[in-house]
Amino acid sequence: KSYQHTTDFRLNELLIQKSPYFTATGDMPTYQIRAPTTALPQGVVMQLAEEATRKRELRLMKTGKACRECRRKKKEYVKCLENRVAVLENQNKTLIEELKALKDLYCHKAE
DNA sequence: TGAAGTTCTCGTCATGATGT
DNA sequence: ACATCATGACGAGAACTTCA
Repeated sequence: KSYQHTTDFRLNELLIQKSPYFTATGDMPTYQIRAPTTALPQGVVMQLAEEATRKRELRLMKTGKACRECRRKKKEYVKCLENRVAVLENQNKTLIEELKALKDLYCHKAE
């Protein structure tokens, strides 16, 4: 199922963004109603647009929050992997040294 | 020192997965 | 069937680096 079949998409279709960026004064983006092509009464169109705007803002807020959380988890995961790499590198180093020592010991015994 | 290039951060969109 | 969530992809702007 594609995004274009969702309710959100259909509601968004009612809107066009006046400015893609937040206004200099406030934090809210501004929208306007797409030129009405249907025979719907103006009041209904307004209501639909308000509903669409509200839903859109809510969805964007939720997505933004989810995204921040997702990035935080990803960072944490990467940090864990990096720690693990460091631990394994240390272990590897220790084992190499141990092997070297055992080899030396073995050589001296053989003499 | 400032223009150009690079990296980082954030918001948004699109989509698959999962829940109801 | 539809809603919701998690996350990859993308673009824009900020912050940082490099170099003439």
